[in-house]
Amino acid sequence: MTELRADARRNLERVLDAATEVFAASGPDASIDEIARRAGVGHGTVFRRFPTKDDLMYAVLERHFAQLRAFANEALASDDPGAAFFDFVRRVAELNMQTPGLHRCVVHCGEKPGAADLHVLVGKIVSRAQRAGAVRRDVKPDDVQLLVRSALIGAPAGQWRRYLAVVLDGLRA
Amino acid sequence: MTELRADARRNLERVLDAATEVFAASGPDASIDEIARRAGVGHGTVFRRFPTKDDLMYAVLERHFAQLRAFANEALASDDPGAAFFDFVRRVAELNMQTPGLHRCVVHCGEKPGAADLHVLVGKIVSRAQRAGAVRRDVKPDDVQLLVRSALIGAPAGQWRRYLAVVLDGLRA
DNA sequence: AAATAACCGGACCGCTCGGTCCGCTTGTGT
DNA sequence: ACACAAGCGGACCGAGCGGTCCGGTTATTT
Repeated sequence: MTELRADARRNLERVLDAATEVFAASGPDASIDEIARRAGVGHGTVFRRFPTKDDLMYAVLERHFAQLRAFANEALASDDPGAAFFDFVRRVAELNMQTPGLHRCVVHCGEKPGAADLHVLVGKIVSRAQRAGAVRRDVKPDDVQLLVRSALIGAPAGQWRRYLAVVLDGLRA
Repeated sequence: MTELRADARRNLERVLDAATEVFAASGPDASIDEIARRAGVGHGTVFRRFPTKDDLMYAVLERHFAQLRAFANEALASDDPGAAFFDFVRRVAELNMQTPGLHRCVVHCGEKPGAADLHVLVGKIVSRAQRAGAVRRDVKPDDVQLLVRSALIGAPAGQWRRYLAVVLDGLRA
């Protein structure tokens, strides 16, 4: 049994979708009213399901992390650790550049949600690539994430691929 | 003649100093009230000299840019373009890491103040280093600024030097 | 010392935001 | 069809913000 009435469930999904769009576009400063409007509900409805703005943001990020976990697992399935690493980073970058605001959301709430296992996966990808001699040894998985993220945040409109290339070159062994 | 009463001039400087501290600590979201409190004046006094929060921020950034210009001129005086470039970047990084919030202030107001001439200076430093074969040719001066800035913003507490090293390696020819 | 203009600070305004609450609506089980 | 709970949305609240304004204060000039 669903514990949730049919219309409620529908509204909840609309809210989550709207929140994803709005947070992705405007970052953590997006207002609940904007999200509610976009979802076609009153903002009271939003607060009933997510007592706090941060709760809503966590829910959105949880979806995002799920996507990233999928990428990570595919990378681990490859048998060329070096190429897998660089491809993984590029795919993550691509995804993130379609949702620039989520970066700042992740920063806003200090990785609170289930980022731990994602962290583990990235750790494996990085150390595999390091053992294969494709990546310099003095960086940790967090470093990779932060460096890449930073380059993407800082890059102007169409230039992020070039910036990423510079950082990736810096990461090579 | 000073155009400004003695006490007014004193207060103006206190405000500018306080604003520099507060913006450097909290970025563009710092409140005028906080600055006024720290300067020991009413916030009306702040608004009289700087009709807008942005005006105050420009004034603070103008000082900051002056400092950067000084660094740039020293770099241009050196006769080892490559070393001058990397030293310049490191000094800028050092200064910026002491005032993390100013980064975001620069982003907030799109380089409005007299950043143009600073831009020219950095351009010279970069192209000199490129001609000397120390820096890859496919980056422009803006790229250097943004890449470095990004790495610094993204770096966790004590790690920014390592991050900078990665980016600088990525910039080498 | 008196006159004047510059200057000060804080009360005040309007706005936006996150969050609460309650009277009305609507889906659901019988 | 009916009754009841689950759900809804918007009025409402308080806090914090940038910015305005004015009655009182203080530096300056003669």
